[in-house]
Amino acid sequence: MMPTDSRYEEIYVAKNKAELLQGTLDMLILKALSLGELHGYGIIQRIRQLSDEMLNVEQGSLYPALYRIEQKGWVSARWDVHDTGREAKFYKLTRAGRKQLETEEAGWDRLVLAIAKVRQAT
Amino acid sequence: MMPTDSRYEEIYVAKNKAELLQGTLDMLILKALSLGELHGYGIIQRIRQLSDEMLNVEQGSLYPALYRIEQKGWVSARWDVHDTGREAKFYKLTRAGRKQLETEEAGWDRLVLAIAKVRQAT
DNA sequence: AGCTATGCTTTGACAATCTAGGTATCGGCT
DNA sequence: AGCCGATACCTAGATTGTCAAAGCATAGCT
Repeated sequence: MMPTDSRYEEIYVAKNKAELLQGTLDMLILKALSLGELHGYGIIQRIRQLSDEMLNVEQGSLYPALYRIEQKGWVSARWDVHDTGREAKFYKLTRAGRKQLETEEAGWDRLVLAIAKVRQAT
Repeated sequence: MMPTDSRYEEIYVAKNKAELLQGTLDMLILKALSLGELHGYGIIQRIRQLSDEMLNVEQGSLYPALYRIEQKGWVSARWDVHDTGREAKFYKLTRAGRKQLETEEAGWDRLVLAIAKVRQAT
């Protein structure tokens, strides 16, 4: 009994998505960039594709996050034109960014483990 | 080379902890209560203990969260005196709370899976 | 000409957590 | 008796990150 009103459809779809938790976005962005230089819009697509459509990063989340991340020196940015002839801002992981990715992945693993411990309690 | 100044000790300890991500606290509280009725302070201890000291819920996080959760009907509360003769507010999972716990666990699993997919990309 | 997808940006709202304070009782130690 | 740490609850304010919702611009397709 899926509702047909388009507004409800969106809600329905949204419920299929895993909501992002605060703190996970940076890791995802860094991970996406670890696979190669990319522009903002492409990062969104890459994350969505890699996660089998389970994760959808909003533009309003991504761009501020990219700005934060750049300020911290984890990525460097440059404007360039790509194949299609369109201009875009390309981001690249710095060495510090690669290190940060490791740190965040370790933190994530620790959290997942800790929560698993709590959950397996009977 | 662990610093000895007590303020720094705390910081040191804090860095060993997995930081809580927004959205996980409710699940942890509900899970803790699924093991049996408990009061606020006890919930903190139970979560810390079950997670092998990896998770430390702050009081300033817990009590507002408990209030939220109670408002949503996921727990019921009553004041009582426990063994030690001290008064405390005991929380109990409601049926809706048990359902909510399942929902949140499923959501958590979905998120962990989705992030794992992104992370395993080469 | 209009629509969709691409691409970047900004604003404001919102929600959750943490820091830091407050109150009070209890037991153990000196 | 006095002190202190642990227990137990509560609240205010700051911070942070995400999202919703706009706006702007271009390319390609119909």
